[in-house]
Amino acid sequence: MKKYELVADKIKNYINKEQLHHGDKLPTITDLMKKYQVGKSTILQAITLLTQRGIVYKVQGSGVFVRPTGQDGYMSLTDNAGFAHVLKKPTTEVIEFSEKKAPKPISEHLHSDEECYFIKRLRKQDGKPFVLEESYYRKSIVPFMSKEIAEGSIFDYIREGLKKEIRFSDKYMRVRKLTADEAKYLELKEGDPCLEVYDTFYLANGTAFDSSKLVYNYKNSKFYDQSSDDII
Amino acid sequence: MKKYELVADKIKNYINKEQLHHGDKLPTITDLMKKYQVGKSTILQAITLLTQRGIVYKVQGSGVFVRPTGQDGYMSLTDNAGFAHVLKKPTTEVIEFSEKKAPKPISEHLHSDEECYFIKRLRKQDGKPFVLEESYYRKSIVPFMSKEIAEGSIFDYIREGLKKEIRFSDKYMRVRKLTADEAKYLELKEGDPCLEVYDTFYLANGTAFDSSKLVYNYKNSKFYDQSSDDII
DNA sequence: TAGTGGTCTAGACCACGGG
DNA sequence: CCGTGGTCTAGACCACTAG
Repeated sequence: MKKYELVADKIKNYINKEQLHHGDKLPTITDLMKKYQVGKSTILQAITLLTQRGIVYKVQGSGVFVRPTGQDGYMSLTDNAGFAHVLKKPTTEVIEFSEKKAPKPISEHLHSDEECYFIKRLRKQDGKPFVLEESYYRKSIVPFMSKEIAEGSIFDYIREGLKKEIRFSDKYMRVRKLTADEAKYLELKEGDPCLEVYDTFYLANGTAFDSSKLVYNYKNSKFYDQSSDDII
Repeated sequence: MKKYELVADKIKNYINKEQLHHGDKLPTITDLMKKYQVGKSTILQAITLLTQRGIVYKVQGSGVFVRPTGQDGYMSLTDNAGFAHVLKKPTTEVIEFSEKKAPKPISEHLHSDEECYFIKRLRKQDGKPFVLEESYYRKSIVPFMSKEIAEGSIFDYIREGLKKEIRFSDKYMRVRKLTADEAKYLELKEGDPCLEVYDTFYLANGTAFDSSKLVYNYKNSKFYDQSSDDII
């Protein structure tokens, strides 16, 4: 673990321990340097991390302050971790597990038309379906996959099992009406609203390994994003 | 303008001029240092900016590469600039311009129940309505506002007219059905899908100055987000 | 005007990728 | 093994905030 990640964790713990809330001030950069015995840029990197995660904001000439905390039950749209860290363990029902080439819109997002694992899953929270997923994983990059893995967290498997680092993603979203087939899975009616997301994930070396179509149940899913214009 | 912003612009221009596309490699950090006559951390800051904007990605031990470019016609969900930079000039119809206190959900987002400018607007692109906005601006922070300003870009006015820097935002989103009244404005039918966004904006000093409810027309709006786990 | 964050540099050393 | 990006430091100076 990198030094600035450690320091970021420590600062986060400090915020929790001291019960700091919106607008409360952190110790100065100089104090933090002394406190954690690291250089200025290490502190700055740590604070940048916390800024990117929507936890603090910096005000030049004044200090570093705590941001309002996100509301419960909302999923992050931008985290590459997806909803994994926000929701209680979702359950997963694998509807189809097979191998095939990705069809047109997806293969373009993948920048490849090679053979893929195709996985169709319905994910539930407290027994309520919140998203229907159709995912394609490139076999040249994810060489092994099973129904059992698909019943858990595929991304955890890629990170911890395959030791690959997921680095960035492209998402294209729109709102539309559900088809009859989708509605059946999501326990809604044909024509009800949904959010459709085309989501492509890339490894640290820039190769796309997964592209998915996600259809969210409008009653069982809500989203948040905390953004910040900020650099070290 | 800061040095690293200038360098970021130059690198971006270089990418355009050399017509670099997905996967193409930029010069090495060392080369860029020589080329632009700046230190290493300035180059790193510039590249961090471009990374945050979804333009490039870094691969340790290998190089800096160009990311796939976003598709046309999609609005950024995370930019604090909103759709301003993505769409051709939207036209704006001011439906209501008044002064009042924000009602319950909004006043909590604003962290204040002071008197606000209330502005209800319908924004169109090519004559097609794509979003219905209800915005509250705190009068203590935005001391003057007019119907004429509301017909243009309010954020440009705050930035350039009032010289205030917009720094971060909180967004809470869900999909739902349109009410009859909303449908009338958006030229859709009651019960049609929509994206509802509660959006709160903060200045660089951390004070919330605007909180809005946005209702997007599902036929005339689509969104993208290019995220990246990255630090300098 | 003191204090705080922001920018920038030079340089040492580390960690990873790929031939 | 070499080249590349990544981390970290020490320190100089700038820019902004707030009393």
